Amino acid sequence: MISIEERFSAALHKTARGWRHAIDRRLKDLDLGQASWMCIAMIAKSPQPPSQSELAHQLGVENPTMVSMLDRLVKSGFVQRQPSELDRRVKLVVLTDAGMQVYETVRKEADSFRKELLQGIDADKLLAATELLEALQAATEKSA
Amino acid sequence: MISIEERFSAALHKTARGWRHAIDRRLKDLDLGQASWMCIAMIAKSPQPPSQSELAHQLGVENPTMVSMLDRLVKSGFVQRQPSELDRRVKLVVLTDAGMQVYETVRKEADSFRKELLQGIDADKLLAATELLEALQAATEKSA
DNA sequence: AAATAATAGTTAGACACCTAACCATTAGAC
DNA sequence: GTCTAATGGTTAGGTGTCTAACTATTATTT
Repeated sequence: MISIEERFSAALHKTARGWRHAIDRRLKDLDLGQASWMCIAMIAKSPQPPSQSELAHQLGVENPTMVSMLDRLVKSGFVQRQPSELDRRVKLVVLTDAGMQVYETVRKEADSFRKELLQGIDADKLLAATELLEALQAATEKSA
Repeated sequence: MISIEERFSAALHKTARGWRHAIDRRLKDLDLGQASWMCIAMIAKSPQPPSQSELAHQLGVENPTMVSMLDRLVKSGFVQRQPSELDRRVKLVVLTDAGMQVYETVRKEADSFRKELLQGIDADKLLAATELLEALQAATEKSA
């Protein structure tokens, strides 16, 4: 007999994986993985051009991951590295015009997928589940 | 203003990621990633030695992923490939003694982590969230 | 002011995942 | 029975992630 804890754990991981794959399928025309467009979206939503470290922290990845990600995105022509004038260690990340166009496409697709998938869900249950997940998220991060 | 759908989506992905990382940290003494011990656990729980394709399907990964995973696990001495006598295409995957010992360690750690993280959670809410996630999981898989 | 700490970014090497293309074998169609 | 389909496994090449060790720059300590 499988416990409710095991069921929850399995459902959590499989849902996250399925969601990721579904969005990847929708965006495959762009030839960008989920991590790439998440990165582009995060830059687009920043009020100021973020540094590489800020970006890494917001996306929950380590610095070297951000370095190679940006290497790819620079090579693809979606972002640029700008040396900061205030601190010569820092490089600020900005979107190119092509990057901004990608963001518009991505935003529309991600919005519509989210709404489509969650449309039939009861609002109260969705809120309760969200709060539960947010509590668990905080707990996992605390034990870091 | 951020919508509840966006909040849910972000919480889902961050919780799954945090959970994965927390378990990785607990098991780092074993020098095995999450995918590796999941694989070992799946073999251990199989009534019959599974083929590589069966294993890949159960873990939700593609065949080539399973090939390289098994290459590593064979090299580490935790599993063996056994040619099937019924179908010469098939290779059955079996645990070595070392692999079974690893499974015991992993099972204990994963169980205790799950219980620890979920202990304070209201049982009804956990069940409701699980059912919601399972419904979403089915929906994402259907749109494959 | 000089020695030391901390921070931003990078490089190197490994793990985990994917798709596309391929080989060997079995199963099905005719 | 042979030709073709489908299946199990592999190889090749690319994305995304990590840790550990490094360089350059800035901040702190004394």
